[in-house]
This record gives sequence, C-alpha cells and structure tokens, in this order.
Amino acid sequence: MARVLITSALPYINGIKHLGNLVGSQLPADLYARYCRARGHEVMFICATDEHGTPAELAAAKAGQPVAQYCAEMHQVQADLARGFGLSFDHFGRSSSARNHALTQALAARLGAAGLIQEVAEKQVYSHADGRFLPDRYIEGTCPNCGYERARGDQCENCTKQLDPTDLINPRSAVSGSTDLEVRETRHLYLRQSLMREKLDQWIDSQRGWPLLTTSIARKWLHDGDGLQDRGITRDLDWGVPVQFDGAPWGGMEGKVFYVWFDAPIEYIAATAEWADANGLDDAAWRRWWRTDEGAQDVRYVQFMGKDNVPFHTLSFPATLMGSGEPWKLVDYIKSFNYLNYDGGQFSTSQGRGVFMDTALELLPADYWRWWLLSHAPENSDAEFTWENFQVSVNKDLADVLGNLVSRVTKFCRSKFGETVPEGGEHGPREAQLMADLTARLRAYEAQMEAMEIRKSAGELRALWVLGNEYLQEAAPWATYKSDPDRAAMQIRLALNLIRFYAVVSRPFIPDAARAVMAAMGCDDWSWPDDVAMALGTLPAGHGFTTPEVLFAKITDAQRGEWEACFAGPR
RNA sequence: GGGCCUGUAGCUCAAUUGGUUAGAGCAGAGCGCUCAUAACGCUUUGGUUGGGGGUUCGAGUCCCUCCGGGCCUACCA
Repeated sequence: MARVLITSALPYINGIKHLGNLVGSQLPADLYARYCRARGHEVMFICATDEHGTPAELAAAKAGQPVAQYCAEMHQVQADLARGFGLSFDHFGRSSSARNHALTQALAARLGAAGLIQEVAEKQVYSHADGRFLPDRYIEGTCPNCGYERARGDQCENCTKQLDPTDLINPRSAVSGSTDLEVRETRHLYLRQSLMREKLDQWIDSQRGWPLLTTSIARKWLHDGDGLQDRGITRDLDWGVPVQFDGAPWGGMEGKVFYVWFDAPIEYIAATAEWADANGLDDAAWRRWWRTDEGAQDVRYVQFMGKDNVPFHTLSFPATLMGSGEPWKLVDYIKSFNYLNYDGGQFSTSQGRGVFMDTALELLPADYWRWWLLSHAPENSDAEFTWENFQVSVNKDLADVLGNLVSRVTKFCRSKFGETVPEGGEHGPREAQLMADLTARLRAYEAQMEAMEIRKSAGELRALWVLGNEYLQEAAPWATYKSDPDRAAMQIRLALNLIRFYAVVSRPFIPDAARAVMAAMGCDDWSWPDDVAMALGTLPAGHGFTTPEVLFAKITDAQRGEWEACFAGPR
C-alpha cells in the first residue's frame, strides 16, 4: 500500500473541452487513479478548472455575463461532463477559490522575500474602447512583412513572422475593432527563473524514466539560447488573484492580478485544501499530501498533461515551489501526451472542429469513448481520430471480444442450468492452463499500468479478454453438456467467474460496463485478483446471477455515416 | 532560420535501447464451431523498416545526406 497523489492538467474555463483535451490529461489520469485504487493504494486525485485570464473575461463578455457568474456556470458544466465520463476526481476545484487566492499570494510573498521576484517596467497596448490592456494576440493589424491584413500582434499567421504589437500597421483591437489604442507603460512582477536554472537542470537530470517528450521540452527551455528566461507573472486584469495584498513585499500593484500560468498549478495544492474543506477535515488532512515535513515524504506524485503544458510543470511550477524555501512536495513523474488530431486536421475549440465532450456523451456511453481514446492515446506521437477507426475498434474490442463473451456464457448457462452458478465437475489440465495464461497476462497488464504505458495496458487487457474466448472454444461446454453435464457445469462455473474477473480488471478503462457486469453477476467483490485461481472461485455453485442486456451495442454503418457527415464542418 | 520529435504490412501500432528469420490487432483469404451481439477459434497472404550513402562481425535501432509529417521557438546554441 502506497500513497499516490495524481493531478491532471487543469481544463481552461472558456468552453466545453474536446476529446483531444480529454485524452491528453484527465482521462489517462483517471485510468491511473482508478488502477491505483483497485490495487489498494491510498489515492488523492485532483483536478480543477483554470478560470483566470483574458480568454475567460472575453468569453464571459460574449455570453453577456459577469465573469464570476460565467465561470461558476462553466465550472458546473465541466464538472457534470467529467462525471459523465466517469472521471473519478477526489476533488474538482476552481482556481478562483479563496484557497487558491491565499496560497498563491503566500507563495508569491515567499518568493519575493527570497529575492526571486523582480519588478519590470514594460510597455503594453491599452485599448480605450475596451477599457483594458490587450494581450499581444488580441491586437490585429497589417503585417509589415507580407502585408497580410489580419496579422496578430504576436505572430502573422500568413507568413509566420514573429511580431511585436507595435510592428503592426493600422493596429486595432481584436475584441472591439477599435483603433483607439495607446502604448502605456506598466509595471509587472517577473519570476526570476533564470536564477534557478542550475537547480532545475540538476533536478531534471536526476529524474529517471520520464517520457522523452517531457525531458526534451524541459531541456529545450533550459538550454536554448540564453537559457531559461524570467517570465512575467502578473497582468493588468480585474479577474484573478490580486497582486497587492496585506503583507505583500511590493507596493503600487493595485489593479493587477497574477497571470494564469503562475496561479493555475498552485491550484493543485489549493484544490486539495478545497477537498479538505468540502469534507469537513482540518488542514493536516491536505497538508499530509503536500508538505514533506507533515507526512508527504512517502507520497508518490504523478502529473498528467498535454505537451503544451510541459514547460510550466517541469520548470515554472517547480521553480515556484523550490524558490519558496518551504518543503513542498515536488512531482515524481510527469506523464505527457502529444495531440489527438481529428480526421486529418486538428481539433479546434475556437473553430468548433471535432467532437466535444458534451456531444460525445449524447451519441454514445462514456465507456465507448474511454476505451477508444485510451487504447489510442497519443503517447509517442500525435494520433488521429477517424470515425471509421473508432467504429471498427469499438465494435471489435468491446462488442465482439468482451460483450459477446459475457453474452454467450450467461445465455448458455441460463438455457442449460438456469440463472445459477452450476454445481459439479472438477478442473482439469485445460483449466490449469487457462489460469496460467491469465496469470501471465495479468502480471503483464499490471506492469504496463504501473509504467503508465496506456496503449500497451489496453493491449494486455484485451489479450485477457481473448483468453476467455479461446478457452470457451476449446472447452466447448455446448458439446460436453451432451456427453458429460458435470464437466460442462464446471466449465461454465469457471466462465461465469471469469466474467466477474473481467469486471474487476477492466474497471479502470470501462467503469460503467464493469459495474453493470458485476451487478449482473450478483456480486460486489472488487478485490484485485492477486491469486487468479482463487479469484476464479469467488462465485460459488448455487450463486444466482442475471443475464445482462447487450453490454455494448455495435455502432452501425448508418450511425457512422451520419456522424461523419454531421461533424464534417464546424458545429 | 534554429532545435526537438517522427516516418515500420492496406490501416493503427510493437520491436527488451546494435544481436537469430522485423512482430501484434484490424482489414483480406481459407478452414472449423454453432453457446453467443452474423459473434468465437485455428491457419494464412501482406514489409528492400521514406530514398541514398556510411560505421560495424551484425543496423528498424548509430552517423551523414535528401524527401515527407508534427511540435516548440527566436536573430541564438
């Protein structure tokens, strides 16, 4: 028994996430959390909505709502969708919480006292019409390089030239279109990451077995050019954690808030505190997960995220925690993912391209999506979702291999012995062989899960299911029933136990179906099959069960065609 | 422009870090079974590992080069 702290990158608040977002962090994190719990480990699985920043404010404005209300509503929407997908967070928090405000300010104060924060005066574009400072990418104008008229202030997407907003010809606000812009001087706080480069570099070097994607991105930022750059951690916005607070080691920062990438990872900790609050527990309850001087020294901390989040988690957040001089728990393993593409292009939140979490659940049960996404997780390179691949994989793996196995066993038993685990007969060599095969495969499955090799884990699980079909084919209880009914009874008794076994080991991937199968078996024993032979004796002769309805209905060609057409363009 | 990742059977992916004859699943072909969601099982056809060159007893794996895909980023390795 170990203690495992698991965090998923925080989904941004400004809308419903697509399947690419889901498979990049929350879903694999959930798989791992469920597996760890199934193995009897003590798990704290944390996620939250990332609610600060300009896009949130603009999305709220577009929806005609105060930003606080907009975020509260969208948080609820995302929480409901997470539940719909079976994401088993111990707590799904909000980066706008009072806990995060307090913790972000406290950490910033520590960093300031340690000399790791610097005030920098810089020039930013202010829009009078919008009444706000505009981030570079919200300023549009004509590209001085190629003449493209809709170049953004950070980069021209036509000629790819990197730009400064002041380079643009005829600049205007992308929010309102106003040309009433002004370059103003404003002061901001910078996190002096550059001072911690050596320490971070050694820390990264000391990690073993991290995905190449994780370490290569971290090293790129550490060693590229002049090395790790200091980064601004504040912005001129209203919505966020105020930079000026009682006890702050700086003055004159009224009207500014911390920038999202600074406060968002801190929310991992704050959300754990929110969890304690929500459960009526004291501070010690959450601090034993996060403070190595208060119980977290034996915690294993694993983070899941898409590759775009790697720099913040390998460098900025560790710099924040290390720089505080306090004994905060640092991450032990960072599992990062590439992108999932949609049918030849990218999923796009802004363009509404691809399948989003809400519509996905309207089409099919969560387990269909969970299985396909996890068994095709973009671990080593970008992966691609196509409707055809989805249909073929799901029908074959879930409906044919697993669902049909449950069906053939239960229906055969019902017709020959009734809905009761049959009595009689003794295991023979073929049964011993099955146990041995199952044990070998199960150990391989466990090893892949522990290594967080998602695709390979799915492959091993599927191989476990296949063993059941192979056994049934060879044992042929429909034939032995005629010559030796006791033997058929033994075979079916084993097969029924096998179904329960599958419910247990499959639950991390397909929790809803697993629950349905377990319920049909009239059982609630989810103990992990450390000893396979013993596990396959759980349901005794005489135990009643019910024959489940079709576990996974197949996706028809008609459905696929319809969905293909329906999702071809922006929704 | 620079850096990193990547290119393996029609499709989706493996290959214990240089070590026998490059393996799985799906799709295709054949056979078997009939309990089952026309499901399952067995057998089987597919690869000059993007092209070319090199190092080595030995290269999918290392080096060079060209071609293609992706990500990150800025006058710097």
